[in-house]
Amino acid sequence: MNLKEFAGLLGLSPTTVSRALGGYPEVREETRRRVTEAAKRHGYRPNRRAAALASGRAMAIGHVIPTALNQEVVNPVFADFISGAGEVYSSENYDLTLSIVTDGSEDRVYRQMAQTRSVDGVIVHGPRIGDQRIPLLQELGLPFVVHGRLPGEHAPFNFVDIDNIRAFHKATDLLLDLGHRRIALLNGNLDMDFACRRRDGFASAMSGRGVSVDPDLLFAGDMSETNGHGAARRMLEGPNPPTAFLVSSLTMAIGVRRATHELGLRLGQDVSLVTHDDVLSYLANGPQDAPLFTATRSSVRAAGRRCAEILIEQITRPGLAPIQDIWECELVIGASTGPAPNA
Amino acid sequence: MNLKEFAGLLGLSPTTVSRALGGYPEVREETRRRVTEAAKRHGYRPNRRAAALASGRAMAIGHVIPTALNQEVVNPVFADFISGAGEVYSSENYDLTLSIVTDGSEDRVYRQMAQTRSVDGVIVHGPRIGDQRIPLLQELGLPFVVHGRLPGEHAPFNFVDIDNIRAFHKATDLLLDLGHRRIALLNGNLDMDFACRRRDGFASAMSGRGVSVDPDLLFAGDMSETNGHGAARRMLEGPNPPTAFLVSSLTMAIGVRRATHELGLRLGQDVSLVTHDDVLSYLANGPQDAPLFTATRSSVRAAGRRCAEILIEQITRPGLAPIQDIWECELVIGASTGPAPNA
DNA sequence: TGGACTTGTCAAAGCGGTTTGGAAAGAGAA
DNA sequence: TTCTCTTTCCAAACCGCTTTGACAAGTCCA
Repeated sequence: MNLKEFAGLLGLSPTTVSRALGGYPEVREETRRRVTEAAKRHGYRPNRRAAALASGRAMAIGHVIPTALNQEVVNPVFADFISGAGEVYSSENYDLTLSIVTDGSEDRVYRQMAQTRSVDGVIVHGPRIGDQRIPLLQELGLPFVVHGRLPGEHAPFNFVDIDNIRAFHKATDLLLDLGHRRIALLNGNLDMDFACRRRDGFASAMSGRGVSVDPDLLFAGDMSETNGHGAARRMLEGPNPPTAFLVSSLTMAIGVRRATHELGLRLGQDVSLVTHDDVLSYLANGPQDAPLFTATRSSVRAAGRRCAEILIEQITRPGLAPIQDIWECELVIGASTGPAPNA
Repeated sequence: MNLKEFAGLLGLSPTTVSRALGGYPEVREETRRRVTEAAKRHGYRPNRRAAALASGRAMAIGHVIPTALNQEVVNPVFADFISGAGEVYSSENYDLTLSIVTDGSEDRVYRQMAQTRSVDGVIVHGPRIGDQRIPLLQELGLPFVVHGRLPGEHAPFNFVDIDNIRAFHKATDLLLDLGHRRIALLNGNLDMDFACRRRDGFASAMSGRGVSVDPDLLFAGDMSETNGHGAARRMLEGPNPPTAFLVSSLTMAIGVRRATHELGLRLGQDVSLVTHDDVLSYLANGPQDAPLFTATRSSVRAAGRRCAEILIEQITRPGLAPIQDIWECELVIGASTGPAPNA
């Protein structure tokens, strides 16, 4: 059923029907009621593509997920983020188009999106230091929201991020307060902005107490279980092992736990661990009331929701000043931290 | 730049340009070359929506992800699956539109997709026993491929699935061969087809050796770390603990591992464990050469790729017989299995 | 040389909406 | 009564592409 047929059914012109459905003021209230009701009864819905073509609004948001060519790690955080965003989209009647793109060819995708106006805006995932995508999107004039941000505080674009510096500063303080001095940092790749900030938060907390950072206790790389395990194992078996770990993801923390178990060490007693927890739906940090790991916590699903809201806001009201949300992480105390062994 | 302008630039009619770009045979090879080259140089790309509208093909595939209303667990498998499918889509020039839908309101989404023809086909994720989506899609005449399948072998629809029965039969046999008799099964929710099949494979292997299944050693539920831990812990502390676990996901297996460690048991010695491994990119089963867990293995990313291929095949060649792929799982021996303690 | 076939190109009619620029009808004012 | 506004609706022009049917030019064969 198309508009013309449906309008014929009602004895109205397509124009009037379109306006009634679109909420325009030029139709009588009674007419509108008649139209919307008939639409429901006959199951009429305007064709998305036709509407998009005619109006210029795509009613769609693009998510571009970069994936490394070599060993494609899809950021697991992504599933939760997108499900948060998806809630907003469906309630606002936007579609979500997803592109999986191998690193580097993102340009092409963005350009195409902008050119064919196939989306009204995009979400930028996993921003990297010196990320080319952001200037590109600005140049293209395509509204966007970044999940995360870039170094240098005040670039004028929308983003939602957590206060990584503060979170890791607080986490480090916690460990320092417990008497730990040899603290290892297992971080994400340092070409990611969040990893740099976490490192900075860690470093400033350490130097704030006059404790030096041992470069041997720093790891930066893919935040996989295997890497967490490998790094922890190496450090713990080294000549001067850490008494505590500060870890950037729960997955990695699980690897650390494996390493400590293999070496007969007990978490929270022999070795302490604080991790960041994205509150992924399928990888809970233990039961609600008794967190497994002490953790800095912020829901990535909530971030997804917020990003979506901001983007739609920016799309519907062009010219709005950039919205920059920086969220505080909660610090939850779990079973993985305790006083330093020889404190 | 639109088609008319671009065609004007070349001194050709829009028709010819469209045909040249579309690969139709009615244009001279030289003309086609001239057109494609100019398109590249000027960065001309046909507007997707306009093309879709005119041709009736949406050039888009829909993925509908159900998410439970209560505590929305987004299947973590999904990220990898979709990245596999995404590869195919981008190489075949299809878009991927994603809908996150709360359980139950899927009908509406599918109907809308069919009605507005906003996608050419859909992928069905996480089929449940008696899933209403499949008859609905058949009724709507929308091409679809199911990742997984339904009970009752030969329903005529496309699917890609692993041979769950065989995989878990083999895994059980392995444990039985090692002398285990008290084997626990930690499974997914039994309203999922794959969980039933795995249970059947397990049960038939057990009864094939005359070993009875203890209902106290059966768990079925969300395949989370927490559930794996809880179930294992409960069973291991019970009066008649299992000597081996057969587990439906790596995440859950990690929970089991935690439980065994807490109780001072060593995996592969005091307790054995075989898990299914979806080869998720961010949750590797240890290093390549030394798997952590003994596992039945099948890449969900590969499944995503294959589903996408099949769907596109069905879309471009309507009337094709249903394609039903059933994949054999590999059984990889890791460090988590060993002879039964008192064997 | 002329008719039948190809081949390469084009004009124009959609696809299913939105939106602009009226027009008819009714209300109020002069 | 006539004129000017509103209000409510409509006809028609797009949006940018695909595709059908027609046509000119070229090829082949009789």
